[in-house]
Amino acid sequence: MLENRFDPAAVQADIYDAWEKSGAFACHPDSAATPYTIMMPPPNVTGSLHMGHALTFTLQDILIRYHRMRGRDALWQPGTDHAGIATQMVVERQLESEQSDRHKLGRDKFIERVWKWKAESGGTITRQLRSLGASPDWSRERFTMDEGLSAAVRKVFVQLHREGLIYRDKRLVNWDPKLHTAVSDLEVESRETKGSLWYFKYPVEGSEGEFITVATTRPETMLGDTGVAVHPEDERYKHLIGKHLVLPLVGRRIPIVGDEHADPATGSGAVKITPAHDFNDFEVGRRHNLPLINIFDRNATLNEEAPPAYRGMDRFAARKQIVADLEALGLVEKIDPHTLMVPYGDRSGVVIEPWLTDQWYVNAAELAKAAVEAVETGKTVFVPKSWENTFFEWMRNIQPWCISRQIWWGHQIPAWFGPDGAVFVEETEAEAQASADKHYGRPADIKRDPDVLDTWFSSALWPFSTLGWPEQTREVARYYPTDVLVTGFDIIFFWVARMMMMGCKFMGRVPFKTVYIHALVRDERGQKMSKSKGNIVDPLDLIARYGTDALRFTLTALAAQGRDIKLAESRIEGYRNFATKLWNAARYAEMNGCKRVPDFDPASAKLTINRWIAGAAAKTTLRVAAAIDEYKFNDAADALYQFTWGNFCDWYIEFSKPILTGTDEAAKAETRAMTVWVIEQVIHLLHPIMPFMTETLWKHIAGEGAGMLIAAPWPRSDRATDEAAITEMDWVVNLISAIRSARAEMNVPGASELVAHVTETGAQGREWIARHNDQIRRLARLKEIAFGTAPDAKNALQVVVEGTTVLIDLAGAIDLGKERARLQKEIAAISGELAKIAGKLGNAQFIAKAKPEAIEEQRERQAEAETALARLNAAMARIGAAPG
RNA sequence: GGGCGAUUAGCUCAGCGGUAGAGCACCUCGUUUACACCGAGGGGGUCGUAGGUUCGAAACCUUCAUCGCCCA
Repeated sequence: MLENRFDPAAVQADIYDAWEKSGAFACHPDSAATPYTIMMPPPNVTGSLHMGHALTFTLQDILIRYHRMRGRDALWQPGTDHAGIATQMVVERQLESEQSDRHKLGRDKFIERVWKWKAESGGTITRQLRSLGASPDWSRERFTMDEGLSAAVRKVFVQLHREGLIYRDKRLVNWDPKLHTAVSDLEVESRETKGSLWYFKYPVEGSEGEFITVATTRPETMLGDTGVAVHPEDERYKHLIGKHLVLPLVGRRIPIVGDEHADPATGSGAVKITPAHDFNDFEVGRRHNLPLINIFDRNATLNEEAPPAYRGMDRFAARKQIVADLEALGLVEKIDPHTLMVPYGDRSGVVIEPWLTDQWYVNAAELAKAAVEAVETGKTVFVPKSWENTFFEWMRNIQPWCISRQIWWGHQIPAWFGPDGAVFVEETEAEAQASADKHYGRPADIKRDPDVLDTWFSSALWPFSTLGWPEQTREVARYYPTDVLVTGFDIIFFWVARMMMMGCKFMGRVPFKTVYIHALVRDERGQKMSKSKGNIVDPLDLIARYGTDALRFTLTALAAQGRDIKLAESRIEGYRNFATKLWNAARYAEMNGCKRVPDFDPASAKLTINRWIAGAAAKTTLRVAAAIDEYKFNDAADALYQFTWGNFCDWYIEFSKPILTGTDEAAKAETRAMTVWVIEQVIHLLHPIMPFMTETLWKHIAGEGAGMLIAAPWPRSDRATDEAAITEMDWVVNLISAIRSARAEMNVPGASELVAHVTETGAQGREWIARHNDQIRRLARLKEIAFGTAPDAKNALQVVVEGTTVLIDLAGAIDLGKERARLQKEIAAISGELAKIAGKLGNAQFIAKAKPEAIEEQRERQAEAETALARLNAAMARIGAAPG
């Protein structure tokens, strides 16, 4: 016997183990089935499960479980990425606590330590994924630093270099002055900061007393100014273009250039240009051949390019000093308060400095062409489609991709430098040596580039490197291109776009046919969850309190396309209750001896209620499948919720009670079989969303020998529905609801069983009432349903449903005023509706232009409403009131 | 400043050309043997504003307002 509640904590771990041991997660490269492949976006190996993960992996797991049940050879490829900087920092912190550091250890020993850390602690997130119920093929788990994936990285790097698509360049990068490495845009967090806008006066050379005022948010960079830009059409400054200024404190002669970057409307209209320390200025400087003067060292303290007084100063100390010195010279015109966005390193927490360095770059603009074309021609489709615009926008403005990082943990760049700086890019040191020897004509001393590659470089290869590429494996041939990539929009550019580029380049085909972009999970007030705000909701905590299934169902129900998810805990509780509801329906079935009939055919059912529920179940099957196929996860959850609770539990089970306690053995047997069959359908359809509870119920219902639900086939969706049964049962439901409603409004105690007299109805109503007499009596709390005879209307409740009038004898005078008011309310509602319909049908334009079906529908509604209104007026007349 | 999105019941959200919906919260009633993590009934919305298109607009177009997010 089932307990009266599902206890997730008691069963989840065991079920998960059973799934995994059974091999249900594994793909079958040799099978004849069509593959269905999803590449799991590899979470950061240092990471732990957050709500965003919970959402994305729930949706992916739904897709995988669904297609697995549909008979596809499902491969959900799991793994983690090596998260260069994050992982290195974790291990460096360990060393720090041992009063050591990586430099003391040396590179090789340090890398050993990282691997040791990974072996001990790198599995956190994959363990947590298990408690989320995720069902990827763990036997194929990959890590971006695996040997195979590293070989792919080397091959790609060497080939792109040979084709000139990877090159070295001196450009500005996001420099982290604490970690001493370039970082990607993704690792830079812009924070709104209250600062100042300083207005400095730069004297015009050879024109005593004439100045140009420039505005800046970063005074310290003025030491590196090599020009001032004004808009070429700006009347205030036009005449000065081509002249020079004398840079205060430095004495350098710098030109005034005309450039549209200078916006006449902001600040003073003149902009100081510091090409070595600002991304925009870098471009302006390039257009006007301005020199690049780098005034910072790698710690962002001032170097020997600065005047001696400032050398060795920290950038922020220098800012104060420079402002003070310029004030002393009378060159500060004014200081306005100003709010600006300041870039911070998300790992180090320090202000990122645009800094001029030699780095390796990928010619992303070139690689982007094929990726853009693939989306334009529909080889890859974004869902929702609106994200394609974002994709195009980013791809059109793509900048060279800086791929080198000045850290140790990662794929060391396969480039070796000769004594004179010549570079030899090869997959192995031996090949590089041979290449160098040939180049120099003698054995040469070569040194490997110490830098490593951006983690995203290796994740860009994920859709094929995980399948064994560059080896020509059967997996590459079978599972590439993958079916769908599921991810949040925040990494369309960083990851999705780069996989597209690399996939098109090296595989000749797009890596995925569909990209499903889902929402971000926010807190219930719509705020992005962040540690600093302290509004993080921990999915593991929710799982502990409500169970995995409840969390998964909630995220699914809220995953409407194109909208962020504001997660309110009350929703989780509500869906946990939903799970309990279904659980108890199964318990009811069990208590009533409903046993599974293995080859039961729902189409063979004779009873209307059974034909009705079978039809509703079939419709639900179609709706759920259609919703998942269209990535409308919330619709799938909705359809299941409505059917399970609103149809099956609220009505069907109640209807079944008189049958199961009755004496008609054939009806009993059919109803028992149908009850279990419907539960069976529901748990199949619900399994992708709520895997644990459905698996538990399945085991209970189907028994040990039946195999697990995870491996069961998806229910057939080609079953015909009996529309006549649906019409009939809708009518019965309406009748019962109307009686209940009238009783409640008139405060008739539920305990009193009354006699109902059907005074007006058609042959059909008579037949339906006869057929469902037990059900109607039970649910409307009636002792008897009589035909023909009528009690005094003044002692009765008069209930009208379409063409049927029922008088419920209260065996005593009722509050006629109240009854009149109740009827009057119904009359008012129905009259209002009639007036609206009459308005439409009386409109010649409507008759002339509306679709025939729309007109017909209005006519039907009018006829129904008129009948009901006549019945209600008659009821009013019977209790001595003028018709409404 | 540019782009994208949102604005529907007290709250969280569906609906996206033809009768305004759900969950939670609220009110009334309920010891009917699946379930109080429940059941029955009920109240509550001029669908942000102003125009337009249409026989018909919450839905399509435009304006404005407010709020997010992304990019400068």
